[in-house]
Amino acid sequence: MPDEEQRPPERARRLPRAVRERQILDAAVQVFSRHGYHSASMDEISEVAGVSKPMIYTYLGSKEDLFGKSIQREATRLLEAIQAGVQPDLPPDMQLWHGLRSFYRFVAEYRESWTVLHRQALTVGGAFAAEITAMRTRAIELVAALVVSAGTRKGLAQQAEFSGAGLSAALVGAAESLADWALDHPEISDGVLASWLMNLVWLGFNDLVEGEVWKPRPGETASEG
Amino acid sequence: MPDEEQRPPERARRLPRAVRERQILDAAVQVFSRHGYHSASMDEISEVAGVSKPMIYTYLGSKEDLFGKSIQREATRLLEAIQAGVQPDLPPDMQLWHGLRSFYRFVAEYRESWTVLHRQALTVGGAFAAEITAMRTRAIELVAALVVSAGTRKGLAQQAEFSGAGLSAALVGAAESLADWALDHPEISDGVLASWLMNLVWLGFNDLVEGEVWKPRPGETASEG
Amino acid sequence: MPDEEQRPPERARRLPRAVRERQILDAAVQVFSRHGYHSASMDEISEVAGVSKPMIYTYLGSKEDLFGKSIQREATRLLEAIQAGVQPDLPPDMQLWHGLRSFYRFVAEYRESWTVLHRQALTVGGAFAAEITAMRTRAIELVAALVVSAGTRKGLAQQAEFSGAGLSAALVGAAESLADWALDHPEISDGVLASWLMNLVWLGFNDLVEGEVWKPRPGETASEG
Amino acid sequence: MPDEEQRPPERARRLPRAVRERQILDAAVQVFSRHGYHSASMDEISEVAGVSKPMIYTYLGSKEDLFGKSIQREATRLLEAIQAGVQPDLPPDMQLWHGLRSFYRFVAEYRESWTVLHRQALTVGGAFAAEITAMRTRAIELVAALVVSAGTRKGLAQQAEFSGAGLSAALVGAAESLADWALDHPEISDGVLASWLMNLVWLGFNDLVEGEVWKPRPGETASEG
DNA sequence: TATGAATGAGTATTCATTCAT
DNA sequence: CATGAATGAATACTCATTCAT
Repeated sequence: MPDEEQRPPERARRLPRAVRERQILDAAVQVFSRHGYHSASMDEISEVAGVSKPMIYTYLGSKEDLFGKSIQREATRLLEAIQAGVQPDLPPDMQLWHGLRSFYRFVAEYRESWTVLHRQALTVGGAFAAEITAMRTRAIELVAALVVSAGTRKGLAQQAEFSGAGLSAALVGAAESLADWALDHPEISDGVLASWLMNLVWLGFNDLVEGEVWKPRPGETASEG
Repeated sequence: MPDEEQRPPERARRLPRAVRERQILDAAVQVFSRHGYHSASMDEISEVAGVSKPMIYTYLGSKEDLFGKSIQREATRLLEAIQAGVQPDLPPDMQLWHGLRSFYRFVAEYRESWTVLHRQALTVGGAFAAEITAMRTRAIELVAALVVSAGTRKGLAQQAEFSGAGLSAALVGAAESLADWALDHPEISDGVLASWLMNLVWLGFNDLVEGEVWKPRPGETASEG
Repeated sequence: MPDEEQRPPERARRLPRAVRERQILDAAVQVFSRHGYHSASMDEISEVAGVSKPMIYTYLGSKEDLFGKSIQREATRLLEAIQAGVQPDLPPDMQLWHGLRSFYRFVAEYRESWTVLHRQALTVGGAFAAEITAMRTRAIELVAALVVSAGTRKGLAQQAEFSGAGLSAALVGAAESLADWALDHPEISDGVLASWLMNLVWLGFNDLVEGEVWKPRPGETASEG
Repeated sequence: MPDEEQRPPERARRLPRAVRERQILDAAVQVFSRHGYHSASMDEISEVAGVSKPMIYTYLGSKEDLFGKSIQREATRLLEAIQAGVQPDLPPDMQLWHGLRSFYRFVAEYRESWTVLHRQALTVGGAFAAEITAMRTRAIELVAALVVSAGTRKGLAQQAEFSGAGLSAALVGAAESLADWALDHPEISDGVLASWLMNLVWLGFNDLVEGEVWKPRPGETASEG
C-alpha cells in the first residue's frame, strides 16, 4: 500500500538504470540498517525506493545479493572516507588521529551505513561475515599499520608480550565501540573522540594517571570539531 | 526426521520443571548461537532439547521470551565468572588483569554463551540491545571502575580531554574484539591475552615504544596460562 | 477463502496422519488432473483436501514431491487393476482381452487417475516423464509380453520386419488412444472396447475386410459389458 | 544477460512484418518444444527470436495466442507433409503405407514440431486440446479414411463389433506412439517404421504368427530408408 | 504433564504484460 | 518501427504459535 500523498523519488518515471540502482541501494541500506537482514522485507525496500519489486530483482538480484551489494558499497565508502583523511607526510600519531577523525566523522554522517556494516552484516551467516572481516582487516592494516610498524621499528613486535594482529583487533574494536557510544552522544565532536582514543592507546592509563595528555599539535589539522 | 530408535535426552519422561527449563535453555543457547535469533527455529530447539514445542511455550513463553531468558542467563554467568576472578585487595592494575583473565577464560570455555551475547543479541531490535547494553554497562562499571576511579583520584576525569564512559566503552570494545580474535587462536592463553590488553590500555603505544612493558607481578596470580 | 457453507471432509478435526495423507493425495490427483502440474496451485489442493497448506508440506513435501507421489499411487493402482484382471491359464488372446477390459474399466472408473497418468505426467520435464515411461514399459511388458512371446515362439521376432519393443509401443499407444476416445463415449462398454482393439491388433484390417472377426469365447468371461 | 557483442539474428534491424513473424514463430516452437507451454518464458522466446517482447505482443498477441499460432502452423505443416506423400492412385494399403512414411519422415526431420504438437499441446487446458483434437481428427480422416472406407465397402463398419471412429483413434494412437518410440531409435528408417505398423494393423498378430508378413510392393516407392 | 496435529500470516520470487520514448 | 523500463498479480513455501487429546 504505497501512500498516495508522499511520492518517493520520481515513482514510475522512466529513469536510466544506473539511477534506479542507486535509489534501490539507498533504500536497501536504510531498511537493512533499521531492521537487520532477516526482518527487512523486500516489500519495504521497494516501497522506500519508490520502485516495484521486480525492478529490484531485475537490477540487483536476490535479497542476499542486494544485501551483499549494500555492504560492499558502504564498506567502500567508509574505507575511502578514512583514506581521504590520512595525510601520509605527518608523524604516525597524527596520521592515526586524522584517520580516526575521518572514521568518526563518517559514522556520524552516515549512521545507517555504519549500522549496516557494524551490526547487521554479522547477522547473516558465512559469506557476509567473511566480507566484513575482510574489510575490517583492511581497516586494521590501513589505520593501525603505521602505529604497529612505528613500534616495530623500535623492537615492539619482537617482545614476547606482543602480537601485532591481536593488538590491532583490540584497537579496531575499541574504535568501533567508541563509535557506537558516540552515536548516542552526538554532542561530542569527531576530533574529541579521536583524541580520547589516542589517549587510550597512545599513552595508556598509566601516563594519563600521571597527568600526561596526548593532544593534536596545532597547525597539523584544518578544522577541529 | 528424528529416528525413533535414537532417543534425545530423556524424551517424554516426567521430569521436574526446573530440569526441563534448564534443558530447554541449554538447547536454546546452543541453537541461537549457531544460527542467530531469526534463523533459529523453535522446531530445532525443541528437537535439541528433547522436548515438545508446547512445553517450551508453557515453560518459557514465546521465542522472544526464550531468547531474552537465554541472554539473561548467559550474561549472569559471564558477570559472575568475571567477579569471581577479581581480588579486591590487589592494586588496580592487577585487579584489571585478573578480571580480564577470567573474561577470556569464560569466552574460551563457553564459546556459545559468548557468541549469543556478543553477536546474536544485537541482531534483534530494541529490547535485547538494551538488555545487552545494560550488561555491558555493568561490565564496564565492574571491570573498569577501579581503573577510572583510580585515575579520578588524581584528577583524570576533571580534564576536558577525558570521558569515563567513553573511555570505558572503548576499553570494553577492545576486550571484546580481542576475545573474538582469540576464538580463532586458541593457542593463546587467557593470561597472555589479558597481558596484551593491559599493555595496550595501561601503558599505551608510547610507553611500549619506549621499551616499557607491563607484566603481572609474580605471587599475585595462581596459574598463569 | 474456504467457503463456510460446504465443509470438506472433517476440516480441522484431529485425524491420524495416514488419513490426512490419503485425503491430500486424493485432492492432489483431482486438482492435478483438472489443471495439470503447473496450473495447479497448492492453495487449491489444500482447499479441496480440507487441510491447510502447511500440513501438505509437512506430510508430503514440496509440490513436486506431491505430484510424484500422486503419480506413483495412481500408477500402482492401474497396474494392480490390470494384473487383477489377467487370468494366466487362458490362451494368449483371451488373456490380452481380459487385461484390456480391466484397463478400460479402470479408465472409466478412475478418469482422474488416468488423466493424471496419461496427460499431466508428461508436462513436467525429466524425472516424471521417466517414471511414467517406466510404468508404461512395465505395462507393455505385462500386457503385451504374452502376445509377443506367443509370436516369438513361432519365429515372429526373428523376422527382420519386426521389433518387439516398437510393436509393443504401438500397441500400448493404440490402447491408450482408444481409452481417451472412450472417455467421450461412455456408452461403449469395456468389453466392446477391448474387442475392438483385439480385432485391430489380432486380426488386422486384412482379416477384418475378409469378414473374419475376433470374439471373446463364451464361458471365459464373467460379465461382458 | 545477453552480451552486447554477440548479436542474435538481425536484432533491431527494420524487417518486414512477415519476416519478423516467422522469426518469432520459429523461436516459439523451439522454446515451447523444449520447456512446454507453462515453463516457456516470453523472455526466452524474445531472446531466441532476436526480437523485443513488445514486438511479439504487437505481432502475435498474448502467450496463449502465440502458442495457438505455433500449434496451427506446425499442424498445417504436418498435414501437408503427409498429404504430399500420399499417392491417390495406389491401392489402399500402399496409400496407407506411404502416408505413414511421410509422417515418420516429418517427425524425424522436425522433432520440435512434433514435440509441440504431440506432447506440449495437451498440457494447456481446453482450447488447445480442442485444436489438437481437430487436427488429429483430420489426420484420422485423411490417413485412415481410405482403409476404413475400403473395409466399409465390404461391410466392415456394419458389423456390431466395429466402430470406424474408435478404430481410427486406436490406429492414430499406435502411429503416434511408435513415432515417439522412433525418436529414441533414429537408426530405424521411416520405411521400416511404416512397415511395422502395417503389419500390426493390416495383418494383425494372428496372421503374423502364422508367418504372413506385409511388405511394400517394389516399384511403388521411390526411396526406401 | 506432554504432545501430535493443525494453521494464520507472512515472504521471496517470477512472469506475462504494457507504457513512454 | 522498436524497445528499455516498469509493474500487478500470483505462487510456493516457512514458521511461530495453539488446540484437542
